[in-house]
Amino acid sequence: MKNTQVTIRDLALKLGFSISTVSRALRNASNVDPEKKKHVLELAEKLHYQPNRVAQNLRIKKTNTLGVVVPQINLHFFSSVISGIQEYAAMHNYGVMICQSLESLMIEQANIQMLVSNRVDGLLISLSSETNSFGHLQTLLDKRIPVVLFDRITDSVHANKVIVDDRDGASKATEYLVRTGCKTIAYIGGPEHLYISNQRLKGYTDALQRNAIPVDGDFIFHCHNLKSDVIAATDRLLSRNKRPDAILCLNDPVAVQVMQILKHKNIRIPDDISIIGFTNEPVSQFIEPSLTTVSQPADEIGRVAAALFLEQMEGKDDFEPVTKTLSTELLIRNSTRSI
Amino acid sequence: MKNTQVTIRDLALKLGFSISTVSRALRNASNVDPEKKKHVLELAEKLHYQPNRVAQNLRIKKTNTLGVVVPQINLHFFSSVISGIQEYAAMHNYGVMICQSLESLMIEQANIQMLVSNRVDGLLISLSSETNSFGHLQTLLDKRIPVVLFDRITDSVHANKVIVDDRDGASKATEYLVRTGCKTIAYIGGPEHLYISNQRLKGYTDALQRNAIPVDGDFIFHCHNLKSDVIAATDRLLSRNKRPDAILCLNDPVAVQVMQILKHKNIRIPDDISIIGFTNEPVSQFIEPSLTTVSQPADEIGRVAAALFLEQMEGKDDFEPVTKTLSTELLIRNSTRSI
DNA sequence: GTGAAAGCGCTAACAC
DNA sequence: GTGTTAGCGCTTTCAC
Repeated sequence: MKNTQVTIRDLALKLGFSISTVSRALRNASNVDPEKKKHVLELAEKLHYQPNRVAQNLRIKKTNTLGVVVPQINLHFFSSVISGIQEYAAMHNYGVMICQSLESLMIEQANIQMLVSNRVDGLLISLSSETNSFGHLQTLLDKRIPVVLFDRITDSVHANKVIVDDRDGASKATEYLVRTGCKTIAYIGGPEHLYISNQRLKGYTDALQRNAIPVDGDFIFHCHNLKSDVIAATDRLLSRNKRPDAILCLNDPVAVQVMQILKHKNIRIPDDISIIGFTNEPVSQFIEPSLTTVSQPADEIGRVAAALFLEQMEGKDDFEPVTKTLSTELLIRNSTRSI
Repeated sequence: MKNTQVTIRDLALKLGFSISTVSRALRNASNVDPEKKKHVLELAEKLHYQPNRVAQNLRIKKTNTLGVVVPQINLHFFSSVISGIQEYAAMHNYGVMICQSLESLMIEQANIQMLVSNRVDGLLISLSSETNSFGHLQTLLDKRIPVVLFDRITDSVHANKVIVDDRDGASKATEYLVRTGCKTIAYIGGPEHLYISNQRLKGYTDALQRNAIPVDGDFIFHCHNLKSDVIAATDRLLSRNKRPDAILCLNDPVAVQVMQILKHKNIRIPDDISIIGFTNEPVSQFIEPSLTTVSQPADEIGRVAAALFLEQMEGKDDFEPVTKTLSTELLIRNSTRSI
């Protein structure tokens, strides 16, 4: 960057005031001659003076910047969360630095290092699906850097968390399938260590047990790769003697994949097999048949995560992390039978 | 942030070396005893030393950070562009600060100010639909801050630009409609000052003229509000004696809205009216019927924009801005008739 | 090869 | 009310 930026010193020199007077005027401090203040502000305006936040940040040891790490920016769920964070942060005079881990633990670690080096005031993180060790998060807590985990969280770390009630959501979804007459309900989930996948699995078994339906491990799948493993799981399900009459899917993209396979094989949805997804991505309302799904308030997650960070920032030293659980809603559409 | 971060001074003190020696070791400088270097690196590792980039940035007057301003983060097109930017930037050791203007000129200006205050090394901007004055951009150029405009650009500013060949895309789309037998083709566009909308309009008229079809202003709409005005435009089109047999839409969201109105009125797509959108949002392939659309390489736009910035950054002082035009592709699906 | 010293642009005691 | 001064953490001359 060319050295063409005006500094506080330039203003002071031109006006014949001291640097501190200019600084005070600019920050609207109490003890400064209103007359001089006016001159300073006018000249600043005229010369397009922009305070150098890098210098300010160094001096006050605070950057008014939030670091965000998500697995992938261009997934609707995450971009909505980011949108919520950004909006809330902007309202409170914070900027946002964004990184994507691309589902890689190594990149996630590098992202966090980079953000810490830039001295962001706090980090809002949604873990990569690969993340099964948490030293990099513990290091942050040890340095007393505020951390808020959202959506893809872990129990292994003592930090603020924002999640949706996945267990309840999956339970409601499964319950609905039962009530529409489904007897053999499968679950296609994500990796075992993925918190949200587990919670959804728990909600699924909750509902089955509540309805005295045996939980059969043959109908439960843990997919590490959310493309190939999902296809394999679906094929396995369909090749059995006893086919399921409903499939609860980890999320909407998985559901969409499953639906495409079923359509390809001329299996009717929902007459032969009902499908339920998770998240309420835009896709879900436009696909044919439209997808019954458990909606998550993505923007709200972002706002709450940002709010939690701010609370911690402004709070006492004896901070105790909290976990906020937002509730889900079952959106009944046409990929499930009616009651 | 608590003052718990290790500094270069801490390392120097513990090791009994001077600050400059430690600094040299850390940056792998030439003139430093390999033995000492080793000690420094080991201690840095052990204490989780993270260089304070804020201080570095102030000193070297460079932040290795890119500012990005888009109308809305959680639109698939923009989140894909951002994803492309972020990926490319990360590869070249740059971070990314992201803002959304929410289609407001005022917020756009505030965003830019904030980014400049943070001394980002350059700005990648896609203009809000409200932006019809460009003083805030000119100020950046006057300060010699690298600017790359993408997608939502303007002719009024002498900066690097990345666009897709909207005119050609619209022309191809319109041509295709003609070849499938459509005679009365409408265009539902955005505000008059929106560059992309104009280009698409030009492509549309190009194709009509090429086919000796008169351009009729009654079938061309400029929508300022992309919800209410689109609904109004569609209603107007349908209430006429002479209905169109095809509608070219500004983008996929507009096309989806139009389709929903048509379906509601039991007008068949594409038998009665063909529809074409722009962008190839995920929605477009799942809606029923699937939407014929002009696809834009969103990630690529992001990568090219970031590359253009880097080029300018590393280039000579006698920099001349360029405009990169990426090509579009017509994706033929089921919202148009076959030839 | 190494240390002392200046300075990036700003804030905040501290003295007057 | 105002100016002088020190210093945030780092890089980079400049001597030695």
